[in-house]
Formats: sequence, C-alpha cells, structure tokens
Amino acid sequence: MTDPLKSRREQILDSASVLFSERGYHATSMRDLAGELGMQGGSLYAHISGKEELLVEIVNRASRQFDEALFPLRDMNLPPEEKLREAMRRHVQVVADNMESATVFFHEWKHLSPAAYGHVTGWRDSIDAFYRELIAQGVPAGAFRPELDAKMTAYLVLSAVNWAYTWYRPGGSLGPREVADTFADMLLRGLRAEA
Amino acid sequence: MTDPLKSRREQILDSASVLFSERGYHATSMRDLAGELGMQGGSLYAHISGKEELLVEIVNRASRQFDEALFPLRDMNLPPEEKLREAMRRHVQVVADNMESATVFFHEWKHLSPAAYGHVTGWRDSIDAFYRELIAQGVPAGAFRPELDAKMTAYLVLSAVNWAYTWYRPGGSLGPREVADTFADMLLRGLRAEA
DNA sequence: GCCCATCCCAAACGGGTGTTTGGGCGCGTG
DNA sequence: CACGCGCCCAAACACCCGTTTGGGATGGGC
Repeated sequence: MTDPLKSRREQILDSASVLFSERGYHATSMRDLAGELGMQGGSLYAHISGKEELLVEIVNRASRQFDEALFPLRDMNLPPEEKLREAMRRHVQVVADNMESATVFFHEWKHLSPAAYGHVTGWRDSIDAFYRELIAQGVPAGAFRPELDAKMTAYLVLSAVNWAYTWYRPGGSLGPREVADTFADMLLRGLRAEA
Repeated sequence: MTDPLKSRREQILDSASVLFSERGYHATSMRDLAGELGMQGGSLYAHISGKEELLVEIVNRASRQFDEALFPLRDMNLPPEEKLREAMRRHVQVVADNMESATVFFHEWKHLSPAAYGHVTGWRDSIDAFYRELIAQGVPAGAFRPELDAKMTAYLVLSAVNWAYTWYRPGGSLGPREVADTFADMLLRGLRAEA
C-alpha cells in the first residue's frame, strides 16, 4: 500500500497531500493521517515537527515545481506566441503531475502561518509578473494585439491553466500537453469563426 | 456595525459568509461567529439548527443566484456570440456582487454532508451543460469555429469567469461588466495580432 | 554481549469543538 | 397585571484536537 523505497517522512507527506486535498487541512486530523499509514497519531512526531510543517512542505514543493518549470523560459529565445504556448504546456504539466499537491497548494495556503502565507502571496505575484512580461514583450514584437491589457490577459491565461486542478483527471482522454495546446489554440486564434 | 434592518438570522448568515470565506469553514468556530455579532456561542442556536445549516444555506443561495442569472438566457433569442458575452457578464456579476458567498461556494462545498454535496456536483454539471450547449449551438450557426471542442471550450470560459473570485476586488478600477467584456473580447477575437 | 538509535505504541495533557440546558430579562398582547 | 414568547447568557456536556511523555521492541555497530 505504501512504497517502502521512500522514507517514512516522504510517505507521510504523500498521504498528507492526498488527505489534505480530499478533505482539506483542518478537516484532516493527525490520527486520520497516521491511520492511513498504519500507525498511531503520536508516532508521527518521530518524523515531523508538527502538522503545519506538512502543509508548509507541500506548498513549498508545489511552488518550486512551478518556478522550475516556468522561469527558465524567461531566458529562452522563442517567438512570443510559442513561448506562451510552451509556458501553458509546462504549467498544466505541473498541475497534472501533482494533482494532490497542486490542489492543496491552491486550496489550503490560506491556513498557513503569516510567514509562510506571505511567501505564497509573493510567489503568486511573481507568476503574475512572469505572464505579464511574456504578454508585454509579445506586443511590440507584433505577435499579440496591441490593445491587450497585460494584467487582464495574464489573469485569463492563469485562469485557464490553474482552474485545471478542478476538473483534470489523469488517465482521461486528454494528456496535459493536449489540454494546454487546446487552450492555447483557442486563446490565440479566438473562438470566433473567420469572417 | 450590523444592519438592524435584517433579521438576526440574516445577520448570522452574512457574518458566516465573511468568516467562512476568510478563514474557511472548519477554521471558523461557532464562538468566533457569535463574537462577531456580539453574542455568546450557544445563543446562535435560537436562530439556526446547526453549523452545517449555515454552509448549506450559503451554498444553496449562491448556486441559485447563478441559476437565476444564467438559465433565462437559454430561451432568449440572441446571436450566439452575444449570448456568450451576456452569459459571461452575468456570471462575473454574480461573483462580484457576492464575493464572500461565491468564495465559500467554490471553496467549501467539499465539506458538505453527502446529500448537499451531491446537489452541488449536480449544479456544476448543469452549468457545464449550459455553456456547452451555448457553444454547440453557435457552431452550426457559423458564429464559432467548427473545430472547437464544446467541452474544452466550456472549461475555458468557466475558468475565466470562476477564477475571478480569486483576484477580483469590488471598488477596483474595473467593474464586473468591463471584466467580462475584456475576457469575452480576448476569447472571441483571440490574442494573436492580425496577420 | 552490550549499547545506542530508530521506530512505534498506549496513554495522557490541556485546550477547543459543536451543541444542550436552565434560567433570566424585557417587551407586546390578552 | 400577568402571561408568553423571543432573545440572550453562563455553564456544562461529551468529544476531538495537536502534541508530549515514557516505555517497549527491534536491529546494526563496537
């Protein structure tokens, strides 16, 4: 049931991701979590310092995954349109590869202590900035329509790729890449039929 | 601080919407809620039957608001493109007019008892269907590109209007109508510059 | 053989949870 | 005036929470 190759601490984090994503952070008790791993509530404290450490670790890992997938794109020399498409591919890929952690990340970060909470809002701003720059650089290059508002455009793109954690199911008919490409096609070309 | 024109029960529901949206359902205690209204925890039970009733009521009211805003559009005779735009306007309007309830609705419905839980998933399906039909009817009419996948297109539109609860702030520079129109413009015409 | 470290259990600790109970105050109606 | 009813408080109830404690088993290193 649990992978013996992973350290006990890693197993705990995995189970916590599943339970936190299904029931929410506050609705998951340490005894629930311990039961999932076949042990007693108090025994968890040989491996972790407390409940919040679990949430912090899950959220930090998730945000790092997004960073590592997206930020290298900044220095890559790609046509703006292709760069946006690639960013969306990677963004959806991270969500799809980490459905539980991503769900916890988007849903439960409000329950972090103020310090870790601020870290997350900072991350959100940096991702916003990433997409805004991507759009803003594509306008003078002639790739995107000049009347676009970079902020609103970034919100629209982020909506599409973030909201995927709500409905995407791994193993379904569409892989992450196809989802991202479908969205990118619709966003770039528009829904409207040619005149 | 609290509106004396509203019944005590209504005041409780209002405060519950605020607290549930800020801290989450399980992180809000009945004593917290009572304190917000200047009374004792137990006194709430003269007006309500229990904590879950609050969540059920908030969620049901929110879903009804969406229904009443969107479903009448089904029978209105509008060009598909205009109908989609109007649906997005109304959808964002509901979110903007009920930021707290909408946040609770999108965030906390997983904590409902199985019966109410099923009601929400049913609602979600019906909204999905609404947008899919809207798209599917616009294709043969020549309004939308024929290669569109209705399901994915509906997801994209829903992402845009639903995710607004995450970032929209009433009183900001953009009203709900402008937000919806900006999104609709980008979605319909596409981000790409004309060739 | 001994020891130490690791991992776990069983039990307890203090405090918070949703909810119930019994009583009291004040106001409008018979 | 007396009654009842709506509204509230203070206290209690049973339970669950995250976490700590002390001790027991196991297994590898000296």
